[in-house]
Amino acid sequence: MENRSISDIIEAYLKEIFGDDTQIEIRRSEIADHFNVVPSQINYVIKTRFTIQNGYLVQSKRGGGGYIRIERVNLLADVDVLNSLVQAIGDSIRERDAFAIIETLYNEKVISQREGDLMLVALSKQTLAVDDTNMENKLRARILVSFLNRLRYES
Amino acid sequence: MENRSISDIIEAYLKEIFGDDTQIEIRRSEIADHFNVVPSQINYVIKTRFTIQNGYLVQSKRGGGGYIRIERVNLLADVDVLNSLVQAIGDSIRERDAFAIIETLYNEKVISQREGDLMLVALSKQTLAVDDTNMENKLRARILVSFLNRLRYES
DNA sequence: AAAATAATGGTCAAGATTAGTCAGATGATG
DNA sequence: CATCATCTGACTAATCTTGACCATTATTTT
Repeated sequence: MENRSISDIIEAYLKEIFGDDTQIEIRRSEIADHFNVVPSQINYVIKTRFTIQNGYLVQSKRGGGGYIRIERVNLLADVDVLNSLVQAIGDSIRERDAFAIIETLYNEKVISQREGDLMLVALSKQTLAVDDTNMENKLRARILVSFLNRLRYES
Repeated sequence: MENRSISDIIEAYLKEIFGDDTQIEIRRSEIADHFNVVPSQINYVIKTRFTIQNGYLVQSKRGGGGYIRIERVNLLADVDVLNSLVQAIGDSIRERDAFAIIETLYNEKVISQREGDLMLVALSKQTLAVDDTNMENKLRARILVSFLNRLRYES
């Protein structure tokens, strides 16, 4: 309890707002005013304490009527498989290897066939083909990793 | 999902007018008067919230007896609608417009929430962001069209 | 008819209102 | 005293609101 920074206090305050709800909506400037800090500090708190690793999703809108919405999500249990897959993918992957991973996910019943089909078309050479194969493989890796990360939780 | 801006409120109002009908007809100045805003704000609401990406077609007529007609359509059910959607996508699309399409597909029960979530991450700025925004938008268009075609030939 | 007038909706750009980013300053800790 | 976390503020980006000016269609007048 000692040495609580203002960020810690803001974090606790936001978590208190949740109550039994699964999501809250705040106005950045209001929170900043409330604690007498600059608005960007709220971004800092969110970025360091309301991450997906911590089980939170964040959405926001700028302009008139803007807001920041923080949602608490349920993390799935079997993250070990996903971790090793992400590891294996690295930052570049060929079509055939990506397809193999999708098939594995399907066999492991992590995804349905339809989900797998949709993922396949996004990862296919036909969809991603750019002039540069290296670029294509990197892109494929990013999309695939995004898929896997999305499978980590349910909202 | 509170209605924070007057545009949000007008959007909700218009959607309420629909009821079970598939189309509504409004008089721009009437709506503007009703909410005490300038008439062009109605255009703004329509342009940002009743697009083909959102599953709406809009027609209007100027002059005496003029009107604005908003029609709710199913994106995949009708070949013409799908064509205008693909045309609207073209070879480049921004994240927000792509997201609107996915949400519409979900609302129409063409895809499940999980399928939609997976498609969203593949189309997200975070996943596709390269140094070049132009390239990013083109890539997004290709992936999205691949998704649509996949869904189309399935049904 | 043709022309003028009235009654609509459309476009666009400027200004207002939010939130986001990033680099540097400051503080805390081993 | 080195390093990492925190804090700040200038600059950027997205979204909404408004109003001046434009375009189209219907109606009335000549």
